[in-house]
Amino acid sequence: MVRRMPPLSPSKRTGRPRSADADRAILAATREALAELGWGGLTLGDVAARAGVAKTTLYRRWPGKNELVVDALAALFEERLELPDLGSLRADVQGVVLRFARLLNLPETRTALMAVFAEATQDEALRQRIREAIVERQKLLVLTGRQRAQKRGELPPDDGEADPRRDDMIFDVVAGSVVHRVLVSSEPVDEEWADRLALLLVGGLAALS
Amino acid sequence: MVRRMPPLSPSKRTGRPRSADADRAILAATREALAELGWGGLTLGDVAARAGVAKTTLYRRWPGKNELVVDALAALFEERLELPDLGSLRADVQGVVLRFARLLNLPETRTALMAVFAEATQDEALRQRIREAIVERQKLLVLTGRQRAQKRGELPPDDGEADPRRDDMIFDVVAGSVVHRVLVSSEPVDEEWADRLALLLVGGLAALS
Amino acid sequence: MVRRMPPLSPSKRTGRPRSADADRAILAATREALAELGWGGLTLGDVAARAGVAKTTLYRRWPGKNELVVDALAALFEERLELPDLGSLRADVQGVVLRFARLLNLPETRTALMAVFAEATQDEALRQRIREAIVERQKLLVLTGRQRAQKRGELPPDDGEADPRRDDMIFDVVAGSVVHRVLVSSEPVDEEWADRLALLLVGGLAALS
Amino acid sequence: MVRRMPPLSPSKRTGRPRSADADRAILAATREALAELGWGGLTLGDVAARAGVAKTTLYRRWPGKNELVVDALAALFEERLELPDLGSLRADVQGVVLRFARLLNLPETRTALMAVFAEATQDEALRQRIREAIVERQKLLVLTGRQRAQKRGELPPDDGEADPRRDDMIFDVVAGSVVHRVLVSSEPVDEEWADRLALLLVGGLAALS
DNA sequence: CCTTAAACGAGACGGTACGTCGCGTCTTTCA
DNA sequence: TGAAAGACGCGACGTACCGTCTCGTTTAAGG
Repeated sequence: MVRRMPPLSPSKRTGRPRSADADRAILAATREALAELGWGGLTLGDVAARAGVAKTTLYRRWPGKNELVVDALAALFEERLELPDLGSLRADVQGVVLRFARLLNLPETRTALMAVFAEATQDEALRQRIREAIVERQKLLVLTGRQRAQKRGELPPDDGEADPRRDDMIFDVVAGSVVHRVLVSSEPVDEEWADRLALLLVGGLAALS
Repeated sequence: MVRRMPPLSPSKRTGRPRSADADRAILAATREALAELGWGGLTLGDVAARAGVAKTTLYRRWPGKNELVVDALAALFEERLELPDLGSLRADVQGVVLRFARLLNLPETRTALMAVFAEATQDEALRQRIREAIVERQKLLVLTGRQRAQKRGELPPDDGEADPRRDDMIFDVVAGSVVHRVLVSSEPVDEEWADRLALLLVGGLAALS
Repeated sequence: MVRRMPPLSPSKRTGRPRSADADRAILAATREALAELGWGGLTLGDVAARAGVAKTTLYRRWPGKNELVVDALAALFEERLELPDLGSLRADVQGVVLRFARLLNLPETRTALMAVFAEATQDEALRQRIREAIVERQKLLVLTGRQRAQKRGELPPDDGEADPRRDDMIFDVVAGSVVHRVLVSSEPVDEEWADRLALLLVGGLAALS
Repeated sequence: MVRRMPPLSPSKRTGRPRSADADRAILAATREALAELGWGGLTLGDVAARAGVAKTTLYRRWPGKNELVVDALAALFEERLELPDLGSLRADVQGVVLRFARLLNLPETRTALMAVFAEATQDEALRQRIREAIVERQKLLVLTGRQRAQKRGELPPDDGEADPRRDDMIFDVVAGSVVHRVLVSSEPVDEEWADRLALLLVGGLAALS
């Protein structure tokens, strides 16, 4: 979860504390409104109303729509992305691709993820926030998967140190391909497609070494 | 170029004809404003002002911001994407990746492409327009590149008919990876990265057959 | 009537002209809302709604609540204040006092006049606007009444030129007394009170000469 | 001084007593803020901050802005209005007019007095409060001045009982004229103007009898 | 001296109105 | 009759104060 606006003085102990219920209600309302109205239709006033909260309360915690949505998405990525060991690199890749595609097919994700990426191209702070809340979490999966494959002997062990360039590229390829398939081409990501992508990657990785 | 709004009566010939200058000025102004202000800051009123044109004139030709921007981008994709024969599949892939990345790094593209994709997730007509104006053009490159490689003998010839699933996947992987690298990870796409992606793909393609 | 915000370029002839209906509807709605809710309860959003007009239309014509209300009051002063010749100075004074008191007892005037005076103490432009729209109109009555009394021989003719100091003082005394009686003391201004004030003034004027 | 909100249980003796310093600090801060920002710009939050006091403390003592300001003004009227015997009715009137005008020219009074009058037209309780805190104090001056003049023989003695109608009218005329001169006409009240007003009144009073 | 209960500072809270901005439509005049 | 100019209805924006509400802390009086 990304850090939101702190009470102005970082850790003062005085005054009425912020309501944790409000936080939860706002994020839930955000996801609900996203699913219902899409990014373009989402209104901070509406979110506040759904959450049973005043607009000011919302603005006290998040500087704007972008940051709020990033945090709302972050919660989803937090609970939905994991990488069970499926026995082989190919199966692991297929698994994560399917999981990620399923996440992208939620109505709140479909409409919002591209939108915050788009906003982020003009806003470094937002980019940073996305990186922390979403991207790094996904990258971790690549790292885990690669190490697991090395332990299994499917990939050669690192001599000395791991090559971050390789992990980064794999990450861009996996995430980018799935996002593009789902949100641009709007074609389904089924088991077969996921498996063929896994095959392509495993084959390509061999060529890379 | 995507079809814009036709003059209401398709074949009436009377009255003052629409100015073609206005069209060009509007699209140029759109690109300029995109580069300067980004998608979020782009205003149709501002575009009209830059183009020296009344807002009405603009709305007579395009239904809204989304469609206008798609057309403005389409022109860029039209003139910037081509695939010279570089002698090998790997070089061809590297070439198209570099070209595409360069296109994505234009300020008007950076900010606008993701945004229209995002809008399109909620708007089938827009999705169709994007497909015609942008996506199909890119897909053609994959087709061309694959056929060239088959002619060279780098890939096995199709028995009977081509497999569109394979072309589609390659397209999603190439386009998705580059977009993600440039716009999400915001890391540079240099010759080395492009070559390594090409290597991965060529290696993977072998495994796929 | 006070001049409102002019279309930015003073006398351009182009574009859709401002609706005169809107002007009338807005001023009427303002008076209605004032009477119903009082100055403090009056909301520009509410006025716009009553007038069947968008808030922006209202702000295009008046810079704010103060100026709008001054104009709305000005219309009342325009139509309600006149000075019929009642035959003697004393009767004329009594007449104008009664008329003025009746005007101040309208619910829209009661609540609004003091409020704009109060606002004006901090805002020279507003003060100027009030002077033009309201005060000068009242001062004119003093001038007329004095000249009439001189013609009748009730007051000595001016030797050479009129003394503006005398007119100004009479004006402050009449207007101030009535306003104070009605709005501060909140006692009624009936024929008897008005006559006694007239008597006081006529007697005092003799002493002043 | 008007009574403010009492501690809820009227005669309980337990608990921490209210700080008298806070009272003084709040009223002083109110006057300061009034002088600086005017009625419209005065904010209870700002007053509390200037007084070094929490908003709650302020609301515990006064129900709102109106009442607070009335009390703040009342203190001024208490200390500033007195009527030294200047030897004649005319001089006494001139004296009180000058004193009153000087009071109205204080920045805190200029802006606030009209404003609370305006608020009071819609709020009987506030009107009552103003009467007690401000108006009655001024009326007393009229009473004193009249009695003094009667003692001197400048005015005929009351046969039996005093006529309150006469005192009330004089009060409305004096207070109203000065307020109007200073706050509406925004012309100076100098010795000459004050003397001419006194002359007018003394002359008029003779006519009234 | 120690309890106890109210006052206190701080600041979050639900509201309401603000004045602005951009949208997409409309009504003018001009060429 | 198309185009410029700009007013219009609409709806969201982000801000400012309002008056209320929790908190934890302080402070006098009374047991």
